[in-house]
Amino acid sequence: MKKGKEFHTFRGYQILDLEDKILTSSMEDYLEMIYRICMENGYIRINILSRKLNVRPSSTTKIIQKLGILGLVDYEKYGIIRLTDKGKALGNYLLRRHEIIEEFLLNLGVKETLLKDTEMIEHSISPNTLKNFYIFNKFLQENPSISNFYIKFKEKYKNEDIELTYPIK
Amino acid sequence: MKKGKEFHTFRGYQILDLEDKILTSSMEDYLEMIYRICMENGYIRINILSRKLNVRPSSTTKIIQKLGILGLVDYEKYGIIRLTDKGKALGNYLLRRHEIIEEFLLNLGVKETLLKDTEMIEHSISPNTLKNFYIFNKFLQENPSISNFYIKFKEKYKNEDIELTYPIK
DNA sequence: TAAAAATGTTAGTCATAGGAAACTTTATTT
DNA sequence: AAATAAAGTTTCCTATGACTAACATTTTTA
Repeated sequence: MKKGKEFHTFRGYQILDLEDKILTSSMEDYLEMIYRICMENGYIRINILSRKLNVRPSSTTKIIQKLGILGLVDYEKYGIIRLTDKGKALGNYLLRRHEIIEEFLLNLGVKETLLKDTEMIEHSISPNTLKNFYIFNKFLQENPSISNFYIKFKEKYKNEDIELTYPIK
Repeated sequence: MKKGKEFHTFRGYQILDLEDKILTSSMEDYLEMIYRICMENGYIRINILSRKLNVRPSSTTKIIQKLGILGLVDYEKYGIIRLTDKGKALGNYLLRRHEIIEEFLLNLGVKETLLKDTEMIEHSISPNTLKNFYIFNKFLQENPSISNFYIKFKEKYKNEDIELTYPIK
C-alpha cells in the first residue's frame, strides 16, 4: 500500500501525465498562443506562430498536425489555422490559467522573471492549486489594507541577502 | 532588440536552460534524494535510490555516472554513492528549495497534490521567485492574525465551483 | 565453498520536441 | 506569365531520460 507520498522524477511525472492528459506541455503552449491570436485575428499561420514561440516552422507544422488530429484546430496543408469549438474552450482555459498565475506571481512581487516563471508553472500545478492561487488573488483584491501591508513587509526583505541561489558555479 | 517579453514553449525554455544550468530537472531530483538519505545514512545505493524515485536501476546508474563526472558524488561501479562537498552544498540547496515551496503551498491550502506540485514547481521557478515564496511564508508566520483570517477567507471559496479545470475530456 | 539470490551495468529501444537541409507550394514582383 | 521570394512541409538528425533484456558482479544462504 503506497502512502501517497511516493517521489518521482520530473521526467517520471511527465510520463505519468501522458496517460491522462490530452496535451503535452509544449502542445499547450502552442494552443494557448493560437488562442491569443485567433481571438484577435480569427486565424493564424505557421510562420507567425513560429515567430511568436521562437521555434522553427518545421516544429510548428508537426505540432499543428497533432492538434488537428485531436480536433482542436481546423487546418490543412499550406492553409490557415483556426480553432474549433473544442480548441477555443481549451485555449480559453489555458489563457485563463496563465493569467491567474501571472497575477498571482505579480502579487507576490515577481517582476523580471514573470513571463518565464508563469509559463513554467502553468505546466506544473494541479487544478486545485490553481484554484488556491486564484483565491489568494481574490484575497488581496478584497483586502487592500493587507495587500499594502504585505507590500511594505516585502520591502524589508528586498535587499536582505537570503542565499537562495545555486551555491556553486 | 527583444523586449524581454519573448514567449517560448516549455521545451524551448528547457533547452535554453541547458546552456547555463549545471543539472537537468531530473538530475536535480536524483541529487535531492541522495542528499536526503546521505544526511541520515552517510551513503546510498543504486537500488534504494531507484525505489525511492520509482525508476529502474538502469536509469539510476546512468544518472549517477553523470553526477560523478560533474564531481557531485563519489562513486565507482558496484559501489556505494556518497556526496562530495560540492554535492552536499548543492543537495542542501535543493532540499531547502523543496521545503520552502512545500511550506508555501501548504500555506496556500494545497493538500492532496502537495508533493507532486512541489516537485514540479521546484524546477519551474527562478531564485528570485523562490525568495518571494520564502518571504510570503515569513509574512504569515509573523502575522498569525492575518494567517487565520486568510484561512477563514479560503473556507468561503472551498466549495464554490470556480471552473478551473480542463473544459473537455 | 558452491549455489542461489540480489544488485548493478550495458546495450539497445522508445517518445517528445527541438533543429537543419532539401524540397514543394503559394505569393509577389518585374 | 515567368522569375523570384516567401512560406510551409518532409525527411532525417539530436538529446534526454525512461524502459527491457541480457549480462556481470557481489552478497547471502545452504
